[in-house]
Amino acid sequence: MKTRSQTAPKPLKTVALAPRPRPKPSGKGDARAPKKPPTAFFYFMEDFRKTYKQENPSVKTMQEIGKACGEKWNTMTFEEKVKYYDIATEKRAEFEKAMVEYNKKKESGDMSEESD
DNA sequence: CGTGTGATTGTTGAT
DNA sequence: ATCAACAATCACACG
Repeated sequence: MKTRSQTAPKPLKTVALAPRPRPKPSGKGDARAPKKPPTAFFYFMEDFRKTYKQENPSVKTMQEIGKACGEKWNTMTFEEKVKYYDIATEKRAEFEKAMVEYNKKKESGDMSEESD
């Protein structure tokens, strides 16, 4: 039963192909657009973050924790990660559903209608 | 007082 | 099929 097989871990290039113009979070954006659910990595981070703080109360910035998370994540085995993948999978399903309603709402005529 | 920045990987939408 | 940007977290610095 190889469920979905783990597929060989291929290094995504995703190199710096383009600049990252980040819009300001404070500004309003498409509130109607469903936000992307946190990935398994983030769920792992929730647990890792607490543990890391306990063993490293001196570290506060997520920058260092993030690095530690990534490093640990790479050392984790699929079985250990699958646990978090499972959680993320459920969220993805919900997100996908939200996307359907989002598209539906868009057709509703909410896209051209600029209330306000 | 308010917000952007810093790093991590995964996921998804668009072309 | 491949690219590109965004998802959360927390403390700090600047105007």
